Amino acid sequence: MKRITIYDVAKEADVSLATVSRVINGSEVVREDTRIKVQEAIEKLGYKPNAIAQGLALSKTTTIGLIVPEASYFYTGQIINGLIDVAKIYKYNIMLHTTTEGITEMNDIIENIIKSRVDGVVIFNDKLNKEELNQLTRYQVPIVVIGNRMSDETVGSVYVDYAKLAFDYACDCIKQGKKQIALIEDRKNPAMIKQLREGLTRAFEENGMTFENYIEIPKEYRSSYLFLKEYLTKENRPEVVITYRDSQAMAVMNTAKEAGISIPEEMELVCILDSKYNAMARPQISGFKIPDYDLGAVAMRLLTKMLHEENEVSDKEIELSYIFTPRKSTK
Amino acid sequence: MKRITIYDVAKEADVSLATVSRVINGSEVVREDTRIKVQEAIEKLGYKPNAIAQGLALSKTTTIGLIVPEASYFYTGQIINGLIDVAKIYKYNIMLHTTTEGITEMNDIIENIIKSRVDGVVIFNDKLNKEELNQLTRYQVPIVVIGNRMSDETVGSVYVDYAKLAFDYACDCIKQGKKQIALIEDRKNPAMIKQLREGLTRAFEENGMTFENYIEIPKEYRSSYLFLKEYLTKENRPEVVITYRDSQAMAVMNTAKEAGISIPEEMELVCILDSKYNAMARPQISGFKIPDYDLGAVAMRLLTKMLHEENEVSDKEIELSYIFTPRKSTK
DNA sequence: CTGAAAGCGCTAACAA
DNA sequence: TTGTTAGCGCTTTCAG
Repeated sequence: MKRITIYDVAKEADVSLATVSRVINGSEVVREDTRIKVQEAIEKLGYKPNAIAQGLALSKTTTIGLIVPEASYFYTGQIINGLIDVAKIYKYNIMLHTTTEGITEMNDIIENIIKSRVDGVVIFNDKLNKEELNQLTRYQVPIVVIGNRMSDETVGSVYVDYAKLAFDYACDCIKQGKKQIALIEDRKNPAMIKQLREGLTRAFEENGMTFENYIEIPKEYRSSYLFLKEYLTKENRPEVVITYRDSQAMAVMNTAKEAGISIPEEMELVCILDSKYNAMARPQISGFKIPDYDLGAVAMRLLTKMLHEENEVSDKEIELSYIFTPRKSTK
Repeated sequence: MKRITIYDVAKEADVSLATVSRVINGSEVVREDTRIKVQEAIEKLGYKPNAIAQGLALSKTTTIGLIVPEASYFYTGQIINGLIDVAKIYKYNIMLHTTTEGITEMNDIIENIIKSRVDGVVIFNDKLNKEELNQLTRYQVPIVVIGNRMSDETVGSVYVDYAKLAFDYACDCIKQGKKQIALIEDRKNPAMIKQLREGLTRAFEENGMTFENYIEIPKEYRSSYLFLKEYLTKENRPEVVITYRDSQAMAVMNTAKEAGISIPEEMELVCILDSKYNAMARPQISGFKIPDYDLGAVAMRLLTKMLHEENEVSDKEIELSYIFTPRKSTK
């Protein structure tokens, strides 16, 4: 079965291919009866325009590239969902790329993206560095970065200010007299953790103290749980523990229970990236609602704006806010 | 900055564009010194072949379409990961499409897929029915379905036999004298649940009984937890509860605890789709390790096979197996 | 309002 | 071994 083309439709409707093209693209200048004639031919033959050929002719693909970390957390999924939902509205397709931890295949991905001539790129990834970003901008591909604040001529960003989050929360704690605050490392998300640490450090400094309770999980431990099991004791426990991910919060909760530390009475626990699992733990774990879905949606919206608007988009750094959800693991 | 094309390279290297094309595609018949000359020109100009133009010329895109449900569970993420990992090996790109619950936008997606002329499609989705599948095969797009056993000329599938899983497990239980087995509904995955139900039903029948403990969550309840809270009591409790998802297992665990039912002594609990969260619960929840990553990887491998092989691929229905992981919620 | 024809960038016979 | 040229399917001036 030969794939049917615009020529077939033209022949069937007894018009030129230019006319067919016009009705496909909803051009105004086609007489009603010829339009109908063409539409009938399209219907009859089951013709579908070839997006590849259109892409070639127009030098645009109406697809955008999306780069996300391979680690498939719920969070990433939500970002993708948000992204896709608004991409659908604007008829954009998504070309999905993932980066494996550790391996420097970023260049392959960039190469790929350039070759596939996507109209724009959204990047949610710690691993892309400035230089690689430059490589992309050199090919004038508009880019929106999720998670890091940055922008230039062809780069925009959507992010949450984790430093501020940590700063504000720590200040609150300190005001209430809770000064033993610990932050647990998460190697998977160095950039976020760095921001949190900055916020905590600044909060302590502004209160005339120094933050020094950054708990690193030694590499030889296969999980946070195994380390915390030895680390946390009734005697050696912070007043407030902050984790980035729900799984770490659960690890803290489990080890605390085993060590006979009661939460929240003897130790409070808060998870930055809130999830439904936090609500399923007992006691339920307090967390910050980070607007994951919106990060994706807003990023895509920004990108389309950059793609469509002639003159440069004015506001290319968009900060999204979070909401603290107190549950049972904090007083 | 004009995008540089094969013509620019040809001019720079002082050869014809055909020669440039040959070195790009690694044709054997190019003299070494001209090859080098061309390669230098490519390097100098920073030329990247336009995949769109290649696609048009070759009538193939080296991209495949992937349709997944929007609900972003860890499970889906793993499937995508597996898919992408092998897609990378074979240099295929991924066009990602998601289906929103309820809305019949499946036709839009199919339309889109056909227009974009992907070489093949992988579908992990309950919602695609036979008719829509036919629509795709009519356009001779090779398809691999994840989750449902089926195949025909251009369709293959990779799946786990949930019916067998449920059957075997139920038989074991019955053999041990545990006859009060309950299965909890999961509206999000009707197809899987249907299979599980079939397996249970058959197991009971073959043992001269009937399975009637299918717990439906009434629509007016916003979560399984809220319903189970009323439903489960010390008096009214099955001996074994089977859930599909970790979140439902956690809901059972929490409500059981609140009702004073001890797990596993008074009631056993097993989750079909195992996850790391099951291991974080206390007591840890037993589950079946479903090969999520492999489902994606094998599906992609099968698709490439269908794409490359001249003669029809012989074995287009691939069953993957699961492993029971006993933990603390079962005896 | 419609048609003819020149690209869009690349591949693949076919010649040379 | 290399160059010439005819498509691949569609859009878009430019004429008519």
